[in-house]
Amino acid sequence: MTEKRRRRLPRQVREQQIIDVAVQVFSKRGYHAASVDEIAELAGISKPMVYLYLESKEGLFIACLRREAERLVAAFHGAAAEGELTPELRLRAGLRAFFSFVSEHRDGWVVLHRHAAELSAAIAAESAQARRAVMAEVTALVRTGIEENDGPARLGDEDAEFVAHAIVGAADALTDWMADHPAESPEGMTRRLMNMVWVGMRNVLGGETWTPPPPTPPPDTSPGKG
Amino acid sequence: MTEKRRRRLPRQVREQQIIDVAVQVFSKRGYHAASVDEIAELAGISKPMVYLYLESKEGLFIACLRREAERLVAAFHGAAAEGELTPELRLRAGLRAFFSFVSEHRDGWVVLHRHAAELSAAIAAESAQARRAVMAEVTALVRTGIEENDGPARLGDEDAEFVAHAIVGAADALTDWMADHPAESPEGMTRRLMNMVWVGMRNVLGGETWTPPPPTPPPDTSPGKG
Amino acid sequence: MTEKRRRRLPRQVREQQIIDVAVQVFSKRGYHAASVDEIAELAGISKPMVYLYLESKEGLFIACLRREAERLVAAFHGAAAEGELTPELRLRAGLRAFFSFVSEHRDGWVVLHRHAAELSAAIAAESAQARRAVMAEVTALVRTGIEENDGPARLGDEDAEFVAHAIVGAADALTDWMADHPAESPEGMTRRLMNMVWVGMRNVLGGETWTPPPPTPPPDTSPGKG
Amino acid sequence: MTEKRRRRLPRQVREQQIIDVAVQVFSKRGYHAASVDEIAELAGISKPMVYLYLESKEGLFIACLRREAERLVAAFHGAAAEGELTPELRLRAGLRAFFSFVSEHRDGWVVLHRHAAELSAAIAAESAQARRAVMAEVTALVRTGIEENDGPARLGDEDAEFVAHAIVGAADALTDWMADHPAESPEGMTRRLMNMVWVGMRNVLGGETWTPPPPTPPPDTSPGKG
DNA sequence: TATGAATGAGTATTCATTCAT
DNA sequence: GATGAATGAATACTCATTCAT
Repeated sequence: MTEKRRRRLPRQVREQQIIDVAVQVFSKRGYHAASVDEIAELAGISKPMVYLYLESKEGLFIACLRREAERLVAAFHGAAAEGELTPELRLRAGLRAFFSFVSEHRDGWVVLHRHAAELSAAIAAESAQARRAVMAEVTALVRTGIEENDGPARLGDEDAEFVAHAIVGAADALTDWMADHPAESPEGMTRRLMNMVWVGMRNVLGGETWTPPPPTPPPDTSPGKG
Repeated sequence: MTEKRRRRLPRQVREQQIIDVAVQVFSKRGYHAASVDEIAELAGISKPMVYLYLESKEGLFIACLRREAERLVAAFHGAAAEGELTPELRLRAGLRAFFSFVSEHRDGWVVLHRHAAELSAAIAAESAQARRAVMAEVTALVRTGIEENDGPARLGDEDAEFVAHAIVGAADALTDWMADHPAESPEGMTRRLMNMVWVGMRNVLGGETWTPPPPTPPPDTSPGKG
Repeated sequence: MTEKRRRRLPRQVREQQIIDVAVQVFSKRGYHAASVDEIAELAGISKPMVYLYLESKEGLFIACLRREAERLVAAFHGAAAEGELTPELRLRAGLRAFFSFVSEHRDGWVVLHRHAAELSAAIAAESAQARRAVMAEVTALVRTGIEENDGPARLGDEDAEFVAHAIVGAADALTDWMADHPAESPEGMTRRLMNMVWVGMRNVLGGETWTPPPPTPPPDTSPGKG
Repeated sequence: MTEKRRRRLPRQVREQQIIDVAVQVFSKRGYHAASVDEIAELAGISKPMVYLYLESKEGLFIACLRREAERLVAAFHGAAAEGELTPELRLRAGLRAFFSFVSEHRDGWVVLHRHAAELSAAIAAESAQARRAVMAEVTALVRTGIEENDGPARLGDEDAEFVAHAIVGAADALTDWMADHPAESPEGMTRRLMNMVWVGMRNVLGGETWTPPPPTPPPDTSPGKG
């Protein structure tokens, strides 16, 4: 469908085309090494169009961040809306959505945000906000998971956020592992990570000086974790 | 200690001075936004000296990565060498070392490597290698932890690496959380993270289609997951 | 009067609207810093219309120069046509017209022409011609003034032009002074300037080596101070 | 002396070379049309040197304004320092200095400042300050001229400034006339302008509603203008 | 050992101008 | 009559890197 090149297209369409290309280029090269020239050329248009629609290189990057964040959050909501009942299944669905998204849009989320740190205040702010939005989703899943099992507020907000950070960070890093193990499916990733964190999640107790029980409860009796 | 400035110093000393400054500047600004000019000025020498000693900007960055990685690995070894007995305590000591190191050298590890992704092949390689070194330390701790508890080889190398990635990723991300909670000590961070992952670590079973037990085994009966 | 915006208007009206806006924008920003975009937007039309009617940015600027020059010359003529009798009164009326015009259209004359210097040959030519037109008016007033008082041709064309340049230059510069003294009226400006130049005007003798008389004839005693 | 090109020169020298060229280019092309590329090339160096020494195009232009203003003010002082006795001779010397300077550095003063109007705030400020410095010189000359003849303070500060603006404006504009009459010497210009303004200068009376005496007082009687 | 002087190569950004509708 | 879409060409500015001393 790449007709004679450079058809006149309505603004919205062109804007999306540009952002599509920009996400790829920014991800491959990094913010600074990416040149607007290259983005424009790959998008099949001239540089002034990029500036007309996206204002600046920074604006373009922010648009990328924003759109990918929206997509990821949408994926989360889609997963949650599937009517899962138990908290565990909801968290599982969320993680599965994350790994699925990432395995298809690795550029869009992990890479983009790894770069965002070193950039302008505006970009850092946008990235932080996007991460907070995702983190909030995870925190919510985590909190309901904990509460439903242990009664309300056994773990405070701080604890839930700690867990959410840990899970999101683990998932982020596991995208690297996943890249080295192409056979692994998002479902497999999800299962493994769930296995690893679900049992221990609610052991995270903030201020209290809590020493863990004998690390592996003798598998037969298991009087609970106290 | 502010000598007359620019004393003639032996090469090694100068080199360390330069790297010290470079780590700070790279961390604050990012690789591209950092200018050799600034680094040279802060180091109190002229640009040609930087090039004489470190060859290029890339070489300088690699030197930074290498030195910080060495320091972190040393911290790990130092912790492990303290003669801990049980695997849990060894992993705990390692994590504590990590969080201690990071809380004092945040620039040196997390930030540097977050930037490394977008850079040249040489840098990416160095960064990957450094991460692998650290990951290997953690993997070793994880594997002994698992083995000692569950018998040898219950979890394969792949599983141990999965766990290591998850833990390192979680720890990385938790440095952000720690930055928002200045009151939290490395010990606190370690305890929380250990609580969270230690119990579940060995639930990570790669290929097997394993479905977790009822998420929270009714604390009294719990016939184990078998 | 805010019609539905962008009514279809006959060419002449649109053209005047555009020029009105352009004079303001060119004056505020200068030729280069003014953008056709801004002018079009302020005029409430699209850029292609500007090009359809005025050909180019240069053409637009020239149109501005031309119209403002016509207005100023018209003001001169209007003043002269009021049937003043003596040459002094005619010059006075001309200057008053100038200052009045300027105090209301400062943008239109002084500013536009100060910018014209740095621009294209075509613009410089148009500006020079406009200035010559005004200069001719003043020269004429000056010459009749001189002749009537001192007999014909005591001062040649050259001298009259000299005086005209001096007067127009003084008047131009005095617009700055006027801007700093908002209380001053065009009439006041005119009176002051006339007082200053009228007496000396005909002392301007070109080639002759003429030494002024004792500058101020000792009014009577004047022990002076030096 | 244009040796093998691009000798290593100390900063100060290079800086002056750059400014020399910049004055010419800015004057010929105007601020916006002048390109830093052209200036660098004509100065026989590369662009980065321009930026290293002068910071920015704006900074370069300001440096030009400043240096030319200093030169002109110096010319004024030189003229005044020649030990002229009477106020008239001092004003005459000042104007002669001005016309001499301009006939040799036309670019430096008149043209530069005509452009300055449309430029950035910083430039406008620098230009205004330079003009004020020159204006202050002229105002001082004017005031002593007036005072000496008519007793102290017959004309207030405002009046003296009015006269100074008029004279400087006239002189500015007369540079155009002078450009059209190459035979005219600075001395001739000075004589003509002095003849024209010296007699009338002190007729400038601000607030009073003063109607001029019979325009040309019969040169013999005229016991002063009352 | 140490540096001031110098630059080649590259990048973001802007603008006057035109085409297709 | 009127415009949204599109661009070629130019320009200010930066930076890693190297000489000459």
